Amino acid sequence: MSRYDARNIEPKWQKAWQEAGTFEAKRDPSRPKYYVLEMFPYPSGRIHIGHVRNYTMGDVVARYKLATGHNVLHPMGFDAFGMPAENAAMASGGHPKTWTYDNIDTMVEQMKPLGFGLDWSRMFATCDPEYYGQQQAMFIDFMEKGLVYRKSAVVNWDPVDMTVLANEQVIDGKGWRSGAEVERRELTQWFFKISDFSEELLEALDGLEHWPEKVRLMQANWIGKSRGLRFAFPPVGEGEAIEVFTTRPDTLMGASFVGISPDHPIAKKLEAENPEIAGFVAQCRKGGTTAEAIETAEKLGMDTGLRVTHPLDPDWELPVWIANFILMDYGTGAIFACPAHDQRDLDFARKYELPVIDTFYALDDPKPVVREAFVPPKSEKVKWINHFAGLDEATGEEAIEATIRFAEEKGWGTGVTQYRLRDWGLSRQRYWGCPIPVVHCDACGVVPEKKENLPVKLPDDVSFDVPGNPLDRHPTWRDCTCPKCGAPAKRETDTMDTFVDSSWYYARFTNPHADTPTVAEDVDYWMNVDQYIGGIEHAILHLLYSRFFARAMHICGHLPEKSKEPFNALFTQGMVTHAIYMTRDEKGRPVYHYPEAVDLRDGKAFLKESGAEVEVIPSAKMSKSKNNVVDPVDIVETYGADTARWFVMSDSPPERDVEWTAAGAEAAAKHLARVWRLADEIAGASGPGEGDDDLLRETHKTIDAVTKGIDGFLFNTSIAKLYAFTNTVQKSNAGAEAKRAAMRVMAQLMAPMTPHLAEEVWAHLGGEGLVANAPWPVADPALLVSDSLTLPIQVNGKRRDEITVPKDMAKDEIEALALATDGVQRALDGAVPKKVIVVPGRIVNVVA
RNA sequence: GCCCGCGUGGUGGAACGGUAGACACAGGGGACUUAAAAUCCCCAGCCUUCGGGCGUGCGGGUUCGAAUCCCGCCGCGGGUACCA
Repeated sequence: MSRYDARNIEPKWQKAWQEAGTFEAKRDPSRPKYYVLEMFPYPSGRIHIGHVRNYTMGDVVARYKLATGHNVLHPMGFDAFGMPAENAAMASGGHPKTWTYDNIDTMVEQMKPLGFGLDWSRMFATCDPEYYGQQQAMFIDFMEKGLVYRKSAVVNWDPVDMTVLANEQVIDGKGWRSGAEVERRELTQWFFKISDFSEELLEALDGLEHWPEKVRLMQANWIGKSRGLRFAFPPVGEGEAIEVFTTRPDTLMGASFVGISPDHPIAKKLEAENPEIAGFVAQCRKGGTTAEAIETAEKLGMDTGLRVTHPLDPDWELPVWIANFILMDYGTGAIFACPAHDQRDLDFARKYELPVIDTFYALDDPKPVVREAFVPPKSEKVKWINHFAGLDEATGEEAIEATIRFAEEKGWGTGVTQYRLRDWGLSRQRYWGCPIPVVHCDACGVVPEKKENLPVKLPDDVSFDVPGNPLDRHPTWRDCTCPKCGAPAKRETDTMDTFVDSSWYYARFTNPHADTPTVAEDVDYWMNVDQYIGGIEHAILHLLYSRFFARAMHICGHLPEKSKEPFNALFTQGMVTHAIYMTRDEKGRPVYHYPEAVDLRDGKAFLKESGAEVEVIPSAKMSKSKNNVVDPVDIVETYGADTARWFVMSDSPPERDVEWTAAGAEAAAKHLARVWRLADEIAGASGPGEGDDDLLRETHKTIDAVTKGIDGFLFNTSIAKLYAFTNTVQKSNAGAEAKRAAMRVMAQLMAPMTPHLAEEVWAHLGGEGLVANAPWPVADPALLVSDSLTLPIQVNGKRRDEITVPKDMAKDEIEALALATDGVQRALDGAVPKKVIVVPGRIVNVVA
């Protein structure tokens, strides 16, 4: 008997696939194409077990589709621009470029032994000038189509380092390096007009049938369509009217004050005139730019002294407050507050002793608001108090529409549809990104670079010893001539958000080295991505930006109409987690231990070195600082790629997090060894046996279940079925030929998950050619049904007995049999059943 | 704060609204072995007076029947527009 030696066998089959060109994708209109794509990795330096899981899922799909006769495109690349490379350069003095390309080399080297069926000839990194040059060309196309503009927007400003910070570099409102209190500062920045597509991006979500409902919901909420009223509060005396947008115009009679953003033009004007207001506004600008920081900050306000009048009552004066929770980006940057029906407004009103005016009560409980705002669902009927449009009992929805109609008829307001989605700010004041290909000319203004001058390449001679953007302080890089008038001019030094890079890479894979962004024949053939796989953390930004980008590319002729939604199906997978092993030092500080340093016995953990007991924190996100990272390279060296692949596909459902355990990996390795032993034994067997038909039946049931599992992204259930099938084959007394046939099917069904072992078993049992190319087995429906079935019998929903009956027995016969069972008789205890429910093929429930 | 998920034995998990716990890990027992490893076989949610009772984070509800649907909580995770 031969032992299965993954270390020798795996490279052998990898070479065989390479020589046969099994995974090289070539256009072939005679075959249906299938494009499977996993979100490409950031080149952090080493692959992570989470990558292994992600790419194994894609590979299972790719190999399965290949076996079902598809022409499969399954590419890989790197999302290679971004901050970590600059941080590494700052920390250790290297260059982002060498750091990034070295990391890519390492990661490719680590990925290849895993045996993914990838077309490596299509690999690229987004920091390749060949790629970002095409991105620059598209940026210029977008400019021509009016999809790009500049405007002022706020950034996190570190007043000590004099630099812009990313949100993650702001910790508790302070700069991560300087520790200085961060402030929000305005800067002129580049924007994509994604807001022009708000309605379209929202509506098209309905067509994304093969996307998870939760992702579509998140995107819909993010786009945030709302109907409301836009109107102005006229000023008292001199001054300007204040235009507001509200989604609850029906509560206008409950208005207590008008609030404006600290960035509102009126606030800015007052800031310039009034030192007290200037101080307050400065206070409001403290802290980072995130919605979280703004919304969880203490609510602050200041009375400006300005007064406006209520649009329905010229004698009713309302104060104008500046409030830190009002965003200039949404609506008009000004609101009216109705404390009785909005908790935030109520908290603010109580704090600053502003009036609280009820506008409606609950039908059954007409009590005034005290400490909790009354905010019923808009679909619920309420009792209105003195409503100006004459409402008595009506829902919020009805009242809102009635109010809008009323305002429009009287001419003091307009019903408008508002979206929360903001334009995409793509400017980054950083080096390691795609340069924005424009030139600033004193005479001509902002001018796009000529396409023949692309790519605008990043200079290599830069330093990271001081904070700020190295492009800004480069001695010569900025110098250029104006593409329009030829006069000396300066290059733009902002680079693009890395989300731009990842918004079109899927299209570039269809012809990665073309000298245009895409080539029509290739995108026509390969697009769309049939199955996209990646983390749920990308549910909103990356996926929404990609959807926008595909539309913009279509407008510029780089993608066909059908690719406006580029991802036909989306699957979001969970993370791989690992226990943290922790002890404490003499000062009580945590000390983290590597899994290799820990022994597990009797459900407890001990340090190998000292025998000291270790605290186990289960299911933690893998993190280098916690020493709970398992390296796929070690796993592959110890057990082989198939074991790693089998493990990450087993046990946990793919969309959920999976905990990596050494015991689980060991178990996977044992199972694969067992499959090999079984195959080896069967290969040498001969002669007839008993139960060939039963084995065939089980084989087809397994084909059916495994196929359904793969189709439905329930790989863990496919694997459970394959475990069960191994048990079945092992226990079967069927003849040698029947067992060999069963085992060849086993090889085929396992091939997507454990391709190397599958090839070896296939070859050993006389399979023809590569199992990778063998047509996927098809279950015979006739072999899936049994002649008889077992029905559980419930009494009042509790299982009391069961009966085994022919599969087509009549309902009344089943009912009679069920009532006669001991279990039912005992449970009924002489009572007469009121009703008997027979669900054919499922269950019988006796209601007593 | 807001939006979206998730929560089932000691553990990972399975279960078209229809027998809760498939399949595995850890555990217990046995076979083989001088012994061990490896392998193979068997047992196994909890409680029980052996009739049964209780069980899918907690509390309600809908239903003949709820892990699954609805409402309200609790806990954990993801996102929150400059992490990718």
